[in-house]
Amino acid sequence: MKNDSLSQKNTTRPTHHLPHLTRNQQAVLAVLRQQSDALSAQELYGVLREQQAIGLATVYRALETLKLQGLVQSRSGTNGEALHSPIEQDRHYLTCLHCGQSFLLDHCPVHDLAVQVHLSVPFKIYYHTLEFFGLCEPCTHQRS
Amino acid sequence: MKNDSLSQKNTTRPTHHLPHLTRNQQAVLAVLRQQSDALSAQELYGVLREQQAIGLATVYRALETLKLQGLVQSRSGTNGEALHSPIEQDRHYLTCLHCGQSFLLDHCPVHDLAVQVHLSVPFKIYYHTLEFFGLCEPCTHQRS
DNA sequence: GTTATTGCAAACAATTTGCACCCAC
DNA sequence: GTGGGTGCAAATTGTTTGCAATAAC
Repeated sequence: MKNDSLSQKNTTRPTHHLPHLTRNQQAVLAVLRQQSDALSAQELYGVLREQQAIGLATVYRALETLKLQGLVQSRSGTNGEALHSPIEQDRHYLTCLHCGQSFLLDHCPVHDLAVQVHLSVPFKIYYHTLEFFGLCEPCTHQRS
Repeated sequence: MKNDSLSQKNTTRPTHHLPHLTRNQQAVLAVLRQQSDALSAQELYGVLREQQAIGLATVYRALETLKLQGLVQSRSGTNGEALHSPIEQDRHYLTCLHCGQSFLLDHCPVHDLAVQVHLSVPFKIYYHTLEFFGLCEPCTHQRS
């Protein structure tokens, strides 16, 4: 989804980004923050509609907005769907290629290294994703 | 880019079973290896069918097998489709949240760090994914 | 009043699956 | 001959989009 709106100009100047989240967007963010684990959009939708009336499309659109604001990050689960979590959780996982189970890393290696990212281009980093793949203990043995 | 074959990679190759790849699986892997960039399954399919007769489903199935073997890794592109690349390419990207463009990192930070991943569980790591998200230079200015 | 957001449902697109055929061993 | 791999097409499913109603400012 490329953005070719170069000709479009905003009359209002957003010199400092104030998120300005709508109620629904805030609700989405709130649910993500109170969850201990990453949620798929559909799961999120399920939780939200217990609290209020909301449409699935709105959830997706809210997630898109939140990602653009750098407030939410996503990783893709083994089954193809995207899993979303608030970025302040610098969480990373080890995922087993065999059984698909994920194990939470108790420490983020990248966080340490003061982000010495050598860039060929200027870039403002909001957050990062990091995931390790391999085999968990049980699966190393009973390999099909 | 330089070849640092002296330093040991933190990524472990699968030591169990021989790959035993079928012709098609090998073809898929070969194409991925000769590509400079990650490919979606559909792109892969397009390239492959120029060389030989193959079905789309086979491409997907081959990718699944190769991932299970620890030979191929996938990241999800901004538009939702999965992008696949051979794991020996320790490539990582910066992706702009605004325009969706990806920039190749010229160096893997995780690769350096002797990867003392403190695990709460025993786990055999094959490879990792790492991706940074934020705003590219142009998009930092024309922020919506 | 003007503009952005929402909800619904239809539309999309990537991926998966059922099943018959075929190849490798 | 048996079992797995393959291809095709249909079926699934996560996600996006068009548009009218609605809420925000």
